[in-house]
Amino acid sequence: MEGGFQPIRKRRLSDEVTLQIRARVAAGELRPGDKLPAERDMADMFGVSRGAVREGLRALEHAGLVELLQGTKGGAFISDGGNSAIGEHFRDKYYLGGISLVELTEARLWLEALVVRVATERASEADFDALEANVDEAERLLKAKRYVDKIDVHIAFHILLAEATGNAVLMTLMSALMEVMHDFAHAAGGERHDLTIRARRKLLQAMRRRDADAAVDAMTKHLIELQHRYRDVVRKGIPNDATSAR
Amino acid sequence: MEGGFQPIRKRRLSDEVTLQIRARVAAGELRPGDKLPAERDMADMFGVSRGAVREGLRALEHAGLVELLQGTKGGAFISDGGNSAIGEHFRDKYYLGGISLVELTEARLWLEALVVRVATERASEADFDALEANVDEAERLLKAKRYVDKIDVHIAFHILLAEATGNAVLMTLMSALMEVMHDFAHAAGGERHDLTIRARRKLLQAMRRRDADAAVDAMTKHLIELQHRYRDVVRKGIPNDATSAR
DNA sequence: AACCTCAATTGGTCGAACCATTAGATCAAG
DNA sequence: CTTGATCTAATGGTTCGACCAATTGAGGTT
Repeated sequence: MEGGFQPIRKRRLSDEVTLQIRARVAAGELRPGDKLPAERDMADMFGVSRGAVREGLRALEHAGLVELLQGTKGGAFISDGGNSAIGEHFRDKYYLGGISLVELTEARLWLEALVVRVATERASEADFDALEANVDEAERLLKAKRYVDKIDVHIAFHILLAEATGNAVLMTLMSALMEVMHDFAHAAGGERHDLTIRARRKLLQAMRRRDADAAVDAMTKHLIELQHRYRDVVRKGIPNDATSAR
Repeated sequence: MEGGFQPIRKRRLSDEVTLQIRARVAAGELRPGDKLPAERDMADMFGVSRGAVREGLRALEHAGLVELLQGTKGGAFISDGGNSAIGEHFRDKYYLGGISLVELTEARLWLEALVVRVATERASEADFDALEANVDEAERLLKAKRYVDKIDVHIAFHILLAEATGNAVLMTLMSALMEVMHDFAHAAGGERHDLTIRARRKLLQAMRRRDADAAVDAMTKHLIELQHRYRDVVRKGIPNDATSAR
């Protein structure tokens, strides 16, 4: 039943370290850019070994909360928390079999439609300029036959779109999904046609007209095409980029 | 310009460890439940110190990829990757000031609407039963004046809803957002009225009719009310639960 | 059968030493 | 005066070896 016991949680020392630092951050005492004491000093202050402090710091580093720099004037600095941690998580889950490709693409489609809808409502001139510039860049790379480089520019487009919504949560989510898609896109290889570019010009036109339905439609159609490509890629072998990329 | 140099990435030994293990997972050689060799053995195999291996394992543990158990028959086991890592990330970002409460609630509203829409389409009888049971449980707790316990049941409702979509990505995202909301909900305290419960009965009715618009409407209205509560709470002081909960 | 005890295994912690990297100071050469 | 080499101190990165703590299971005791 409900009113039960709590599972006993024993904390490791390093977890205690992360908790205390997180608490300082949550309390507003530590702000991005601030520097933490040296590992050796913190070990003294906490009354634990340096190794324990290190493990705690490394955990925070992986979480994107601190950045560890070497050398004099180095140390642990509070960062603004990057987005890569979440992407990594999804990637792991995919490879673990916890989520399937269809779920991933399905969710992406929904999320992307949402982003387009909101962005169409809110995008500023500056946002449009950035998006336009991105497509131009992609076109330039296509003409230069730099197909692989083009992939990353195309991915950046989606991030820019999310930024145009002005909502940091959406940006984070989109960044995470794009990180996973990055694997598939590179496995599929750079496209040698301009379908994507044309689809985006059309999308931008609709957005400029503030025609959300048309914009969502353009994006959706294009994504569905892409998904067929990815599906074929996966059939031929699950991409395994874990060793190289980062 | 584009054709630039790559920033030199130097890897720490522990990162090398995580990479190799992740690669094994990505290649399908390691499946959830599998056990990794003992730290001491891995240290020998990798040719590094045990400390380096430990740091790598701890990183994977925090990412939810492995679970570390003590004692004989203990060791590092591949897990299915929990959802808490992402939630933690959002929480950090919030406290770091990277995302605001309005962005959070706004994104939640969008996501929740999406979930309701999809769930209305796809929910099975079993899903409805689970949702119904959840609301019953909440009502029981309300009558027993166990307001704090009720909070968690209410939160679980949203997770159940996401599960009804059958999409693991949505479940993960919702779990993450709920983890953040958990802080606010507990800071606001358990409600002593049955508005939430009534709203949910109404929502479930609409879903059973497969009336997505009505369902979304019910959910949205209720959430907006809640948001006003949270906003007031935050005005009185940012909740800082980092020290206690986990 | 129930319980205790002990040993083996494995993660958790410690401490001291040393290596590697970096920023800045100092100095030398041009 | 600029450029570059060299040294120095600070700090993270790594190693080793030891010991502690938790868990399991075997074996013995009651």
